[in-house]
Amino acid sequence: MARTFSLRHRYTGDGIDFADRLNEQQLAVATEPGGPMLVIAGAGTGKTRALIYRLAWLLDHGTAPFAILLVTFTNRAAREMLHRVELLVRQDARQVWGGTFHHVANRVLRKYGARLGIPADFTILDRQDAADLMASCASELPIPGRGRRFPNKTLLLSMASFAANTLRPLSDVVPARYPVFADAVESITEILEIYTRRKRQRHLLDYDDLLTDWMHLLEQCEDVRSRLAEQFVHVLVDEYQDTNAIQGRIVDLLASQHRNICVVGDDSQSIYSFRGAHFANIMGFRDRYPDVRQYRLEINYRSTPQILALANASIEHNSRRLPKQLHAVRTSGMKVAVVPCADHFVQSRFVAEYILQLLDEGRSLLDIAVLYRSHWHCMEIQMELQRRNIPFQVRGGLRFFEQAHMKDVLSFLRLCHNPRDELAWQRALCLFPRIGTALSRTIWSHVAAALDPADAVRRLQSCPGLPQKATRSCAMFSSLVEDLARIGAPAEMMDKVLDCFYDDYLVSHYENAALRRQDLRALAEFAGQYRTVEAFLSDVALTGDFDGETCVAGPDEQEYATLSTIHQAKGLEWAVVLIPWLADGRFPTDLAINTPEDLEEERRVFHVAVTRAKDELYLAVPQVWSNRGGHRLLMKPSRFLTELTEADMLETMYLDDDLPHLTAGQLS
DNA sequence: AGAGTGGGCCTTTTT
DNA sequence: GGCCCACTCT
Repeated sequence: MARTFSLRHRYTGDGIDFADRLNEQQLAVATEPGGPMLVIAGAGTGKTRALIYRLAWLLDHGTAPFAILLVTFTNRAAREMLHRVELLVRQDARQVWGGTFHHVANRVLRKYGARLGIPADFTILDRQDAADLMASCASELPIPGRGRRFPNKTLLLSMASFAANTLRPLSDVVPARYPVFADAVESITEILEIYTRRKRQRHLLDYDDLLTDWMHLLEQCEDVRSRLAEQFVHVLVDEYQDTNAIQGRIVDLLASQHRNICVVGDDSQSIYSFRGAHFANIMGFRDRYPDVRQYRLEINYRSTPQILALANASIEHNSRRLPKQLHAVRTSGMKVAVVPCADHFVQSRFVAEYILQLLDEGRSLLDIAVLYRSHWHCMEIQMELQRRNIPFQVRGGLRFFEQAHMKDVLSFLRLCHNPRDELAWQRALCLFPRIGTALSRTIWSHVAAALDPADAVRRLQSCPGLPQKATRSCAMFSSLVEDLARIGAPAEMMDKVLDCFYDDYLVSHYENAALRRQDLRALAEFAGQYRTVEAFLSDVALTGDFDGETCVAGPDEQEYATLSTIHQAKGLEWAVVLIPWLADGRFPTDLAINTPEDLEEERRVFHVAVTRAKDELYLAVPQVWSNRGGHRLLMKPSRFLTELTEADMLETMYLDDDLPHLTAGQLS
């Protein structure tokens, strides 16, 4: 049981009446002067509010903004929180260090990385780039034993990433997590060594390097550590349950001087173990900080009692968790509905038609979300919504900056900023006619030693062995790169690439050239905020998507329903939530039911999904699945539903004749 | 030889 | 829709 809460710090200064705007526990969190703090905050209990008021309180009580570090799960969360803080304290909060671990790492390493031999002009690899580089490293090794199973590039990257994030050696991670490849661990290690070397040579850092190098910097450079630990008088970490070993270590090092560390999280919402996250950090916090003050936020302001009853009852089935109950403030609501659907086509039609019905009842599309376990679960639903002209926005899946046309154009900026960036050179070169992978590799080998773009172009022009057919392309490429290097401002460079040839390339290579051009012009517009290519590229690599005030990728409509993976819906809420695919094998996915740990995480994902809903919750259960070959397979309802024994917790909603069965003939 | 294209296969979650 | 491989065309 948590300690009793006194109002020792009740603050009623002329600015903000903290006691009036927060409940007892939130107030205690906001006004604790310092020291280690652990805040266990269930879904919808106003933890963001507590954090915002804590920030406001700190600033109000004389803490300098640059002495505060606020680590959040997304950059957008940090931006929004600091914006709300500014409205409260009416002072500039922009100097607060806020953002994701990776974002702050980028900032720190640009400044101090040289101490570890990291060049200040490094380029950040996103997942695809890292995978491509990994593939090229793997191809340098002879193919190990014919017919033997060997991990592909994505899997290799996952292994490396998991090892890095959990601070465990590969020789330990592979047998434990990928037993199929246990006997290949030597080849795997060798490939990863090549990969690491290649990144160093090319001035490239992947996501894991940002964290690893940051930690090494703090561990190995005493002066840098004491400087940063001195600077950050207060360290606040949101979503602490989703931090991993390396992030936990970084936080501890940063807080080592002042020990004013406030971590906020909910073990029941820990859903990133595949990224090495483990709520061991939360569980072990008390051991690392014996003098910790612990707080518990359990009063839920978001959802109806019916929704919370379901959320509580479901998570009870997990054995490893901190005991906690969500208590409803709201007093009434509708029952949670289970909707059996003949198959997933009917399920899609139910979702679409029900959204129309909600609109008739006066709901706004902005109040409605469809949340699912895996991206591909929303394919049919998207088609169905499109057919009925229901505007929607999809979160997740292929992200804005990850689309091919984005990466094509960005590769030109990348090779100008960092001429050692092999991936960028190859991607850019291959866009020109008569230049493919083989020729681009030849060219790269002549350009690799260049120190700057102009030097690279000189080398390219004197490159021996260029086929006659490719000379025109090479000349075009050279003059474009020369021009770009001269321009230097990211937005104008993008325009130049588009004008010079990429607009034409789009038309001849894509059906939807106009749409893609629109995207690119929007990206150029966005680039206008940045003075340097470096700052622009870093943000692109670390953001993955436009969001918030820069939402240009979304639909033109003012109102739209939201389709999102549950992971991407974390921290958000909607009045009405529909969750499709509640069938065993889909949710929980059959990839995550082999160990009790996996299944418990899967149940936490369900918990997150359910607790996004404020008023109404619908769980669709397809009973038959028609696979590609037209075979119809029976599906069992999700165990997350059948395990709920309380009889009247759920209400079955039967679809009537407005949704006639589709016959197999109509499926194709 | 190497560039470009078409078909078959699979689909967890992400900074 | 993405990825990989094999095939064809130059």
